[in-house]
Amino acid sequence: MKHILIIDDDVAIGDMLTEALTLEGYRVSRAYSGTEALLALPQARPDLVLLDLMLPGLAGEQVLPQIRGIPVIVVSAKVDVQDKVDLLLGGAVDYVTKPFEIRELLARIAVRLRQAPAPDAARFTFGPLELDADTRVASVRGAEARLTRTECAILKLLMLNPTQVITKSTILDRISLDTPDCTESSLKMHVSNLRKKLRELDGNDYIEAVWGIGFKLRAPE
Amino acid sequence: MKHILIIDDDVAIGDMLTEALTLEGYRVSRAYSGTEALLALPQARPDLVLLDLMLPGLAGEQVLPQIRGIPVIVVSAKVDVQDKVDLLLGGAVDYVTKPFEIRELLARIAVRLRQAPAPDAARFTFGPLELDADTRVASVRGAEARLTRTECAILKLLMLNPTQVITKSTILDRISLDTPDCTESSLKMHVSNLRKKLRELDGNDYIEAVWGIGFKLRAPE
DNA sequence: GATCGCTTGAAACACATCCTCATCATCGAC
DNA sequence: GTCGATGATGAGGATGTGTTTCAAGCGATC
Repeated sequence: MKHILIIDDDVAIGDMLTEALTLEGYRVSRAYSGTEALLALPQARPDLVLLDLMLPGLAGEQVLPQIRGIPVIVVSAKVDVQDKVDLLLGGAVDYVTKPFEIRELLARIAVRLRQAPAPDAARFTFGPLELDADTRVASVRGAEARLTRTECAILKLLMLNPTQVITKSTILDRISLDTPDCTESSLKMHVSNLRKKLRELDGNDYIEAVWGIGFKLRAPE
Repeated sequence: MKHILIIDDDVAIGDMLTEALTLEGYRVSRAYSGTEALLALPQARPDLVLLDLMLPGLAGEQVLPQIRGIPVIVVSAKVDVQDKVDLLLGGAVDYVTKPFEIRELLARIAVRLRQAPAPDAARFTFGPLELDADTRVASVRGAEARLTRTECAILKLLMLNPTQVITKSTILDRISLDTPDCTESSLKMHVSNLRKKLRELDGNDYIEAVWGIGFKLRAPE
């Protein structure tokens, strides 16, 4: 289930958003000031943030640059073009002006959530499969598996490019920061172990081998 | 240099956009109708598409679902919320209403381009037939077939020169990097297997034998 | 220092791919 | 139409790749 954090001090708008988002099947958290938002972010780990600009404590413009790896949609009454441009170029993925049509906002949220996650994000999803790269826990519908550092790096790389085939040399290059001496034969081991752990979650084999090239994520039927 | 395709029949707006985008350092292509856009897309392979809705020939709503793997920003005078929602959920990454502020549009383009990872450049199309040389998957209207390395190399060579006849010796030369021991007799094998796989997609035989010379792609009726 | 977990390496096995050979079908020339 | 040559298809075997299991090295923790 996708998790959305609403950062807005306007209780009426926040309540309305919460109700609409919950109906859509999202999990919702709230923060009512900029400072509270910064405190809540590491705990909540949302998949997307709705950020108001005029906040008590710390303005939204100050909060935005501190959010890394999570897409932020700015929801504000400011209509000035320069504000929009600054915020979009400053890291926001979208900008919606109040008053807004809730259906349009929901559509824009859906667009952002279906797009590829940022490389420095800590949480990834691929169908029912979820990965927390910080705690190195992979899970499917509640069933969890602890991954080793290398396994987590491989799975993260695959989940960052869910449609592409990742060559073995690419994997070796990209995970060499963690374990420099990893060779192709040991890579087989890690993939094998990773597969085994994922298979124990729900019986599906999420990793597909592309013969002579590398590996690729595969969605279960 | 990033490449942007403008699909709009309004010459004034298109010219204005072209000028602004060129100043920003983008390379710009134009298409003035939906049908022209579909023809231009496989050739131009842009990084991003600006799509108007009211187009002669084929409406933008019909063009959008045929664009795969390239982010599309819809630029339209339609302000109805249902239109926006349909298009956003139908694959567009953003929706900007005319008249628009050029600076905001530029910012939104920059956001989409910074999010877009490397568009896989290894895709080829020939009529309804598509080939992804990275994943080695050939597909026709959703039906997919996995190809071997040599089969993929042969099909790629044919699709790179869709109008020409490719001699067998040419094929042997060009795929010798992948499979050095391929002889003329084994080439028959691969073409045969390739034909069989493609035939299972939609029943058509895309590969035509030119007697005494070589092979050539053939479009189904 | 012993234990545990992670990583690495080699070997066995299974399997996809590719080539060779044989057979049948098709085309062109006479 | 017949014949020779070329193209197409199928089966079998050799090669390489992928997967798994087992064992050993290494570092961290207790």
